[in-house]
Amino acid sequence: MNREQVTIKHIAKELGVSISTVSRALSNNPLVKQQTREAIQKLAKEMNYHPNFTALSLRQGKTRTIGLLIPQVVHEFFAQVIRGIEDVAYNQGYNVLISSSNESFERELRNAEELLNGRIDGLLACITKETHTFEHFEEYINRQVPLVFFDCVTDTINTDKVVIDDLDAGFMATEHLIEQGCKTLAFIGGPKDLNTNHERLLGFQKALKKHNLEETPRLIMHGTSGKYDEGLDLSKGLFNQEKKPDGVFAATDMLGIGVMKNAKAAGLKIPDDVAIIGFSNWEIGEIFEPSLSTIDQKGYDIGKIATARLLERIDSDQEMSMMTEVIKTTLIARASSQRKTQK
Amino acid sequence: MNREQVTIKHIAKELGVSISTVSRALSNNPLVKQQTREAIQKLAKEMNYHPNFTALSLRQGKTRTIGLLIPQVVHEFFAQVIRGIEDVAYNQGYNVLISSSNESFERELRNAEELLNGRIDGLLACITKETHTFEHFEEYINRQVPLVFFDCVTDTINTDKVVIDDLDAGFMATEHLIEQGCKTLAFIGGPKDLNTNHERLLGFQKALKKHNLEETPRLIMHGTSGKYDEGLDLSKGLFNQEKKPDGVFAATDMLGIGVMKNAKAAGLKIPDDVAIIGFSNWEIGEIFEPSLSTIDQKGYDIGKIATARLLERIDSDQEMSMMTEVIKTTLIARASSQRKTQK
DNA sequence: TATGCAAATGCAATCGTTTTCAATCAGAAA
DNA sequence: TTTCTGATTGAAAACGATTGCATTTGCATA
Repeated sequence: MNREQVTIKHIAKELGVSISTVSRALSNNPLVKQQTREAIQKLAKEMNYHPNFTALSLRQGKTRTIGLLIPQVVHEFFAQVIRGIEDVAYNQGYNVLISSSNESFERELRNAEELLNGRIDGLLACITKETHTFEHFEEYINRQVPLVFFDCVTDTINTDKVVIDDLDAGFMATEHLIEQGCKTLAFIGGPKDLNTNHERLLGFQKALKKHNLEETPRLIMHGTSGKYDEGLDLSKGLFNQEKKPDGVFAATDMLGIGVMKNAKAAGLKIPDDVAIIGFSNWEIGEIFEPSLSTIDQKGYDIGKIATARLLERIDSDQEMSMMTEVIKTTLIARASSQRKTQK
Repeated sequence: MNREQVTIKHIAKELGVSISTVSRALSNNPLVKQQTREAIQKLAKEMNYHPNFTALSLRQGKTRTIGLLIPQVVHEFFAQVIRGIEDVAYNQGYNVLISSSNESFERELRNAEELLNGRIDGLLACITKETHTFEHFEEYINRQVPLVFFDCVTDTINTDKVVIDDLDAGFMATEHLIEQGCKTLAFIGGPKDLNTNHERLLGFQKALKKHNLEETPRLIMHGTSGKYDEGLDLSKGLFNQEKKPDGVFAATDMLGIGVMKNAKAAGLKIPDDVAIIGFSNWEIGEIFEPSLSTIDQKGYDIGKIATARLLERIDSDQEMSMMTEVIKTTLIARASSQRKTQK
């Protein structure tokens, strides 16, 4: 099909001037006689002229586009992150190119390679849980293409990072359960080797240690997806055994809701028989009955801060030192963990 | 910062050949002597050469990028759509540029304008509920930039569309309630002038008419967001009045859950005292207690089909006639509407 | 009328590719 | 040795914009 763009050439021809003059007139350069300038601008508007983005990018070596590499889009956390990114990018006139890896390392690899061809000015990335090698990101460093990691990061690559303190958050969640009087605590987690998940476990353990509570290996469980079904699965039978937990820290809200379902099915009262806290602050947790206590994972803030950092780096013409921004999470105590008799 | 790309010029200089030869060698053109070809390819690999995307786009007049204009990202439906889009686009080597309008018409306008500068080969768009003028899309038609609307569409613009049959779906949902024995039906909807919402209402009314049930204006309500809070709000007091409904069709799952909360709070049994059905098939509906009956809105399919259509149009060099694809929705009957005593 | 100066405009290079067309080269045939 | 042929290679235009520099123009002054 004949997709024809209006170019400055067309305008120039139409008015019998050179393309340089048109270019200058359109950028409001005072070197051009006002009369010509106005005529050109008028015609440009009439012809609905839009400067060709590709030509501009090539000429100026800037695309005003940032890439976003994420494992998933259908995920409340990432959706929040995207919103944060969009808000900052939009205000600074940047566009966002999304590449979702669908939790596949191979796809992440291909996407990362693909984006290294000068089509983006910088990259925001969150690695998949399958990712264990990082050469594809090293190339960004080598080429000095600004790169900011967020959420799931790696120490292997020396670049800017924006994360939450998962250990501290895990600690906070667990200590909250302990303060509510829980003595026998369970941890239901996501993928064992996912660093965020691991940190949450470390926080859990740290809290137990601090309060001199025993750590029961049997009560520490890991899944692979962190989803609802898995929560059901992992906690199946958990409440029918002899020494059942009276407090559960689930590393995601969806896991937590799965656990709550089983607890309710086992005839336990939440939070009195068992207190439960999740992680993420998804909308569902507030609506579910009982409402689920949780840790706010600050997706929107992460997106905003990571993007601001990336754009700063893109616009900077000096060497900038790398920094890791740790965002403070907050505890949201709801019905699933607050024992009214306490305190 | 000195972001230096490796170009064919560098390779040419290094090997003392012309850039034409390098270009040909890299595209495996047999015109180039095998020996030279191999040397060039080897060096290119060593230097980690990636062809400059921008230059390629300019030269070939194709960006292998499609634009996506949506009201929101943080929305299970749109997230599903994006996943469908990504899957198809990825397989055909296309990238996706996301522009979210955040439900603001002004932002939609600016984004649509912005994307008209040749940076995308085609556009997928879903209009906001604020959108009532469409000149910004007409420009796409004029320029022959392929455009596919999905979900929220307008008849004003003659282009490809991918939608579900909201009227039929609304009819199906309502008839299901009637089959379960409901006699007094309520409709809780989203924005009154949003066409999808309006169609769902028409379907509701059609079902009432078919089954000779009375339509109670008082029981037809509209909100603005379609969210949970609004569901709570709109249905507040609904179950305390004299003639309370024994069946509610909510135009979104979140509205439906709000309604369920109020029904439960009023001491009603779901589904026996009041049967409830939502719309969208969001994950929460399956988990909530009781689980929410709903209509599957087929976000993933919509994304896939719309993208396939767009790419077909982009790749076609002939005039193609416009078509509207209507995707069949399905009823998902769960606990909130199935009266076991029935049938 | 010639000169000078400032204002206005145009030329051409550039960004990194691809591709058409022309040029070069080697070896075979004359 | 010349000429021809096919195989290689290179030069240059093109994509659509910006911009440094050179050129043209108009007008006032000498």
